Amino acid sequence: MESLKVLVVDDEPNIRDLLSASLRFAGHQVLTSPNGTDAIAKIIDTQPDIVLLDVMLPDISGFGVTKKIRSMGIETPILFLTARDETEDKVTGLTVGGDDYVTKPFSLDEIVARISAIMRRTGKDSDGKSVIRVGELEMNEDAHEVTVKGQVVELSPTEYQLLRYLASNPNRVLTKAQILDHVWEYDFNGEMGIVESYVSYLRKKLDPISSEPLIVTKRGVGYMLKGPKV
Amino acid sequence: MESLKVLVVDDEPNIRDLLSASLRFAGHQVLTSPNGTDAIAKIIDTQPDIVLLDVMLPDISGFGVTKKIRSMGIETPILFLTARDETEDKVTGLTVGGDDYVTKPFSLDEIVARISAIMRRTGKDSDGKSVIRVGELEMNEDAHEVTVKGQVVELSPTEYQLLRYLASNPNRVLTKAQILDHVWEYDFNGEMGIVESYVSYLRKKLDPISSEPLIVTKRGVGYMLKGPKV
DNA sequence: GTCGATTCTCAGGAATCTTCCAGACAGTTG
DNA sequence: CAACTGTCTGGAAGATTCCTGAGAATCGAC
Repeated sequence: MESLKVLVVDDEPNIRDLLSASLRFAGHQVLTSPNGTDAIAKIIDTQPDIVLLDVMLPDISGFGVTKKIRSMGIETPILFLTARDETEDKVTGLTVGGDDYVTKPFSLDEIVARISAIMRRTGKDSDGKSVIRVGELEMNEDAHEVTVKGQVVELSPTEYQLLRYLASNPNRVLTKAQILDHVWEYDFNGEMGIVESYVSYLRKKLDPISSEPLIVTKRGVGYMLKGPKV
Repeated sequence: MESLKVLVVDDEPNIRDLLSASLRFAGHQVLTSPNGTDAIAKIIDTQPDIVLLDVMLPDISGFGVTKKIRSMGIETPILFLTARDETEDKVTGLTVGGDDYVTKPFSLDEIVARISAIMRRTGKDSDGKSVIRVGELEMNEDAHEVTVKGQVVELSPTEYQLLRYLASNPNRVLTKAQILDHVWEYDFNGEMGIVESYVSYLRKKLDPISSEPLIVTKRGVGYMLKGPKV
């Protein structure tokens, strides 16, 4: 994906920093805004490619911001950030067009994936690949479908995210800390043993089909998805 | 790797000196700071390429320092130094972006390797090579994979680190004391006999494959990895 | 509400790694 | 050659890391 101009709107500095660092690392240009009024001004001013918009803002709500800019004919896609208990009906009603939403707390990988999905849908992504392919493994991002040697594998949401992170970095060792930070929600404060559990789950589902073990353990370092030798 | 400006933040003078000496020897420019407040000032002031940041500081924690500078839009990558027991439940949110962490006590070679890895990932390294090649030996740093004549050799973490140190200094005799200082953790207080043991392990794994012995003993001096005649 | 899927924790056991040691071996010197 | 010094390597104890099954807690669909 080419570099995008992303506007992050959230009143909590921690969230802004988290998203900024993560998105900048993903190669995007990032602007931030702490409230609705400022956000509207920045959207008009800088014309970002996408807006990450917290629904709960101190002044104007995220929905208010949306209405305002839409009424001005600005069609910039929006990814809403909502608390888990905020009524989902309200959100779904407003996510028209290319918009989407994620609930807090989210995982960083999830955000990046959603942005890619929106860009793909709105057609603004040039090399928009919706399929990750690593050897016998294939992940269709649009359909959320995973196949090994053409055979469909059913995965739970967490299993899917873990596999996507591994598949996005084939032939590269990822430490359990890295995996935890990318795949799990940012406020997860459990042990790294959970990564071992999920790797175990994935292996149990993938290895019976694949010709050779896909996920290899690098003892003392981390895990790695083995791709074809280049 | 070109010369980097590195800021070392730790309240223990011993650690600061250890890291300073080691990084200076690796060709970097080093600045030090004993606490969080001073660190923030130095980061703003001198804009280092990377920060080695102890998590446990007398005034502001390493996380606090991170938040502060990130909220100012400073994206300098950070390598956190954490005690082994505060690591397990505190890693979440640590390795955002290009960041990484190592546990104390660490080995000096490990630090240097991690810095290279971060620079590679954040793309700020000009000649970013992730492969060390010496004659028939090849070490892929990303995959943590070692091959001799194209054949994969499985190594334990310590074996890998020892070989990397040797391979980073081909055709040059390294004393057992040097090896101990670079490869083993700084609080290791065992005998140098352990180096002999590990050299033996490496030879047992490498020599059956290589055309000629890779590691040669310079009696009374140390060991040397033999590379191709230039 | 009920039921099943999912997430997460925990703990035993297996596999691997680290460290130390001691005896074999090799090179050096007198 | 004999004695000495430094090096090699197998064995074994102990530590560490990883795997996996079992179960509790939670979530979501019906």
